[in-house]
Amino acid sequence: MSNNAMAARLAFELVKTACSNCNLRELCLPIGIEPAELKKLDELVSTRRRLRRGDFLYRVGQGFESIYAVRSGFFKTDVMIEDGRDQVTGFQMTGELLGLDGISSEVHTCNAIALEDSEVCAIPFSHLEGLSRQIHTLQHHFHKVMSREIVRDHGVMLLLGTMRAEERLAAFLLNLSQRFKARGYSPAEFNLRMSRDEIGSYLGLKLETVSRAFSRFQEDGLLSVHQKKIRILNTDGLKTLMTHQRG
Amino acid sequence: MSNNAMAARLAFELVKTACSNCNLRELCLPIGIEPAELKKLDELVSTRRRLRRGDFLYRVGQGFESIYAVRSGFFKTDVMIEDGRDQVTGFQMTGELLGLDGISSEVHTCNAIALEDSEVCAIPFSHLEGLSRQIHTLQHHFHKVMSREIVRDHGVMLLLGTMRAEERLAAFLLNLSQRFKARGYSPAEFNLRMSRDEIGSYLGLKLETVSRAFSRFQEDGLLSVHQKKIRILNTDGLKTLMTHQRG
DNA sequence: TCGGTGGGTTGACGTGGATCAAACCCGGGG
DNA sequence: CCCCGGGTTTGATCCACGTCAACCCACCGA
Repeated sequence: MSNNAMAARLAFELVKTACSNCNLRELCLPIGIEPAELKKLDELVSTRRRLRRGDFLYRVGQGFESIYAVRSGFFKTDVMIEDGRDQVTGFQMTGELLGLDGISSEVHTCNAIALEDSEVCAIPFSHLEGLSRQIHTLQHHFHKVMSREIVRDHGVMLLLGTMRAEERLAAFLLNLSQRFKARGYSPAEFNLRMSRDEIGSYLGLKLETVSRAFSRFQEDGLLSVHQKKIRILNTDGLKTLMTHQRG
Repeated sequence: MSNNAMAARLAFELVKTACSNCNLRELCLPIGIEPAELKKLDELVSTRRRLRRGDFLYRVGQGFESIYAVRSGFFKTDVMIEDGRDQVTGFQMTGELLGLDGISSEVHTCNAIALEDSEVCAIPFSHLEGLSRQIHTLQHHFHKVMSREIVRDHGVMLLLGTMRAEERLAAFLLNLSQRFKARGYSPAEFNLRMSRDEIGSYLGLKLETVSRAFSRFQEDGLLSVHQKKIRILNTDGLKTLMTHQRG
């Protein structure tokens, strides 16, 4: 490699860490921000952090000072109560935010765990608050992100409270599919990063039930399933199954 | 009533509408705000609104422009999907905020319905954003409130995903009890404002199951139940039932 | 090559809560 | 006073999912 090429490469590496050059702009916080403002934002995202599969990004009880934007990889969050019961509360992929739960009490109330090797941007929360006092659009966008999390949770509550097993799994797969699509990946074919057990925990089902539902979908020609590799063969079938099932 | 008394009464009625004189200060937004700032806040809460039992505070699809603080009364929020299934996502009492779901898409994503005659303060959201750019503590407090809502929802997800019927009801009653206590009411004796059906919807159970659980608790000496009047006889019993039930 | 290991599938069976149905309770109106 | 209606209770039955257990398969390290 020539000196020039090395220098260029180095410059790229440096620049690449900045929000202004991040290809997640549309998904993450800086949406709709003016170039001048974007520059300020770059200072906000001070730290990057790499995680290996299985690493904790943060744990229950750990002091809260940053939220995190997933730059690459895949996470799950879970909560637990004393007696050992726990529940996966969400799966986060590229461009999604982690850690909003910690704001309320200055302490994280759930665990965030990398399901594959991942990278996140740490956003010191006090900085974010400071900057969002200056930049209206940032402030408003952040509020929208928090609100969207609430709406998402309501959706999960609806799922857990009213849907039967196959409807839950269908809803889950359609949601994943859509999120992959929004990121430029195939909505029809993807790898699950999580185990049957983790899916079950998220959906309020036992892993055997999840497994059976997968088998059923495959029998019915809705999916092809090979371990974690999923291919959706009949999206509409999944949709009707999700909604029209019961009266 | 003398003229003086009437004038005093009138003045009181006027003054009473302001945040600075609201006895919900501790529960609602203005916590920890300086007197000077509290004055600005008073301008924020422009409108009061009275609702009769059964009235909608807002509906799904309605444009969002304000959040609401419950001044008195009792509300429920619910979401629904096309096929008619719906779910109660929460019950809100004095000092709690309603409408945070609407921020994300500028449109309300759930219905808010008064379960008894109620009164709310409407807080225009753009004003709130404006003011929270000036008052750090307000900004931070608002973020905490949103975050707390997320944490609460995670708790409900845990309940819906992992608990059995009686555990759910115990958790629900203990939560209500605590919230009444925080408002200076008896934690041991209170009236349910909602029907068995609404409790069931919130807890992901059928009303018959809720009713049976109430009967069971009464047989076991944990509660006395007379229609909507609940008296908790054994708080610890409820707590152990909630957690220790299963391995 | 082999055994070990951990996740996944499948089957047989049990059960908690849904469903269906009847009776009850209480408040309100004629 | 009775009747009516909505919310609630209670009982009988059903079924979706959990539980328990065996087995399979992919992967891995020896």
